[in-house]
Formats: sequence, C-alpha cells, structure tokens
Amino acid sequence: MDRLLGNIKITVNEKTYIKDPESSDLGKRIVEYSILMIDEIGFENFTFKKLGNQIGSNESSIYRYFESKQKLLMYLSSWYWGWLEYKLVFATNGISDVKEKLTKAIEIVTMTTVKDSVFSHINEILLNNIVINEFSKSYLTKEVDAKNKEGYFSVYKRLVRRLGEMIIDIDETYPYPLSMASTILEGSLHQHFLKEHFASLTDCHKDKQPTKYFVDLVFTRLNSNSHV
Amino acid sequence: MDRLLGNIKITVNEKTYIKDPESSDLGKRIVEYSILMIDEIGFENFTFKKLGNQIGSNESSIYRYFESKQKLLMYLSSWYWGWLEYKLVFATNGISDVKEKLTKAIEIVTMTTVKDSVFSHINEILLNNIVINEFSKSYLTKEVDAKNKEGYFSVYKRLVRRLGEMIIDIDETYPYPLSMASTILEGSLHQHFLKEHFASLTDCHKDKQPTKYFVDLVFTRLNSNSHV
DNA sequence: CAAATATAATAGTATTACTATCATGATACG
DNA sequence: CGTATCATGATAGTAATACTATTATATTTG
Repeated sequence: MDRLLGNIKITVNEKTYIKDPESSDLGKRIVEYSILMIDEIGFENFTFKKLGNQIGSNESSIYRYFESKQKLLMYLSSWYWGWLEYKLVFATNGISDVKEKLTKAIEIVTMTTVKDSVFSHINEILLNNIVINEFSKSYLTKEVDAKNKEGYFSVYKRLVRRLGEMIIDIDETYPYPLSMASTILEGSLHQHFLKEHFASLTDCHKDKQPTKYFVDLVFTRLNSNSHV
Repeated sequence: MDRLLGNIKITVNEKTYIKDPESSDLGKRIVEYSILMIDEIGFENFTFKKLGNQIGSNESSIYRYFESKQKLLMYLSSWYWGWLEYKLVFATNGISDVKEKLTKAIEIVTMTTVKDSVFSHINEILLNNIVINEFSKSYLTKEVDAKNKEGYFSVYKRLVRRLGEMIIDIDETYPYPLSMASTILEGSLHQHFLKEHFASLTDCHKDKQPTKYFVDLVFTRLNSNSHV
C-alpha cells in the first residue's frame, strides 16, 4: 500500500494533544522518539525529561504538545488503531464473499506488523509492540469511564464493531458477535505477548501464528449449526 | 465448600513477601485492607502511606511485609490464582467424563465470584475485581522475564496448563490447546471488564455471562471434525 | 521592524516510593 | 523476674516523578 497512502493522514481524537504533533517538526520528533523510547524502556520508565534529552529538546516544550504521558500513550494507540482500521477497510472493501472478507480482516488485525513506513516518523512495527505491551494500561484505570465518554477509545471501538458486523454477516444467529470480535482483537495482542514472554502458555510461534489460531476458531464456530 | 476449607492455606510464592502476612495480625490487616483500597481507588492511586493511615499503622511497618506495592499485587494475584486452582481441582476431581469436566472447569474460571468467605480477611469478590482490573499490570512490564524466571507466575501458568490438558483430553488432535486455555482465562477477565466499562463491545451482560460464550465457543471447536 | 509565536532554560511543588535510624512496647526464655 | 529479642511505630531523609510557572531567547509573520 506504499504508494497509495502518500497523502493520507490518520486522524486522532484532538483531546489527546494540546498542539497537533503533526503540525511541526518538533511534534513529529516527539512522536517518533517517544515510540522508540517507550518500546525500549517501557511506558513506566519513560518520562518527558528523558525524551527531551533524547531529542535535544526541553521537557517543558514537550508539555506544549501533550498534557501528560498518559495522553501521549492515548495518542499513539489511537493512531495505531486508526491506521489498522484504515488497512482493514482498504483491504476488505472490494471483497463480496463474506467469509473471505472476515478471513482477510482477521489476518489484518491479528498479524504482526512487518514493515509499512508510509509515515516516515512513525515506526509501525515498534508501535505494534507498544500496543501489545502498553495499550491495556490506557483503559485499566479508574478514569476509564470518563475517558471513554470523552471519546478516547472511539476508533478502537469502531474497529471492534466493524469486525462484529462481519461476523454477523456470516451468521446472523450467532449470539456473541461482539464478544468474538473483542476476543479476536484483545486475544491476539495477548497471544503475541505470550509468544514473547510465556511461550509455554501458547501454541503460537514462528510457523504457527495467532492468525491461524483465530481463523480456525472463529470459522469452526460460524460454520457450525449449533444454535445455543 | 465452606466447611471443607477450614484448615486450608493457599500458598503463595515466598518471594512476593518479606514476612508472611498470614503470620500476624498486622499482616492480615495489610492484606485485608489493601484489597479494599486497591478495589476502591485503583492500583495507581494506592500507596503504602494511605494504607497505613487506613489501618492505623505505619508505612514503615508495611514495608516490613512487602518490599513494594508491585510485590503486594503479585502476592494478591498469586493468592487469587492459587485459590481458583484449588476450586478448580476440587470441583473437577471426581468427574470422569472429559467434556463434563472441561465444562465445569470453564465455569469455575470464567464465572464471577459470588461469595466465598472462607478466609475471613480476604474478600474474594473484590479480589476478583482487582484481578480483572490490575493483574495485567503485573506482567506488562519490562521486568516480566526476570519475574517469570523467579517463579512469580507459576500458579497462573499451572492453571493455564491444567485447562490445556483438559482440552487435549477431549481432542488430542486440536493444535491450539494452550492458546485456547490462555484465551479462556485472559479473555474471560477481558469480557468481564468490557461488561462493566465497554458494554457496547461485548454481548455479555446479566443473563448472558462470559461462561456461556466460552463454553459454546470451545465445545463447538472441540466437537468439530475440522483438522486444520 | 515590531509583534506574535515557538521553543528553551530554569526553578519550584507536591507526591511517590522508598531507606535508614531510633524509640517503644510486647513477648519469650532462662 | 529481668533481660534480650522482636514487632511495630515515629520521624526524617532521598532521589525521582509528573508536573506548573516564569522568564528568556530565537524564529516567523504581517
């Protein structure tokens, strides 16, 4: 999809930032290096001060763009989900066969990012790692409901619902399309994490990726006639 | 199971604590009130100082029992998984029918805790909430591999493997028993979370609990003849 | 060229997650 | 019974965090 995306910009909820990081050079460097740093040292150890040092800028300047590191994480993950949604819609758009369509969709959302540097300052592979390791932390807080009301998770939610609709398109009698959709998304992140850190808790590894596991599980259920 | 557990003690990896909280009155109060507080204000906002105030004790005294709040969270979640494992083994032990056995197992691990105060100072219902909301934070860190090596997750891992074995017992040709087991455990926590905070991303609610969703999904797959 | 704007530098604050030290009160044991 | 040991408490201190506020300087724009 390299060529095609040349003039696309992924839109992110404006509340995640004070000043749009896409609007300046410093902003882009903040995003670029925050991805590198969070991937490297983890979200807990990541601070705006360290980031400032890394990019030869000042802590206080970073605060002009992002209110807090939580909001920056929101920005990054929203960007990721928006980007994934774009890839999903783009790849499944022309497909009329509903099963083929869902298969493609599952492939897109469960696959590890390989290389896709259309957005020069965003390393999608590392961003994928960050989502695997840190995304849960953006909603596992006491502020979820407030954040949710303000729309911080809307892209992610839309993605789950899109998947859910594709599931319904295959079997409108299946009683758990949304749970299945959310299981695919979240479960895939989890399987990727296990692959890296708890290999004894997953059957997924190099040749046997989460994608296959989920495609098998989902289609066995949707092709079955069991109406529970 | 009330009567039967009277003299049972759930064993937790000794590395999680400095001094066994079960060994003293203060220790038990620390555990009891940390559960109440973490549930109420969330792990991020929870501090040993606040806990000290709550129980009329001193911050420094709490540090005699737990090295850090991370370790306390480890202690609490290990206790929870140990307790769940006990319930699982206890409830499935006599069952010879493999399908009935797995059904029972899924029920145990995916169901919300109702009331089970055999351990007077531990509120299992709130602890269940804590596991839903905070457990991921104990492994989504840069220290996972080190912590894992030291055995902090052994009970949880054993639980996943037990489930995995029950799956194999039903269909030894199924290629993803461990992934299915880990999906049940983690996915169930996730569905419970969604129920509370993102109702639009799940089909689970009062009458339609995660248990049913997982039993249906798992057995449709294991009863099928599709060998992928 | 002046005004506005972006960034940098510096300082300061409350809180956190501890560590260290010393005091006190309870208990155990010889 | 007296003393040593141990558990707990009180206080102080530290480095780091997650910011806010203020002022200075450099850059852009009108």
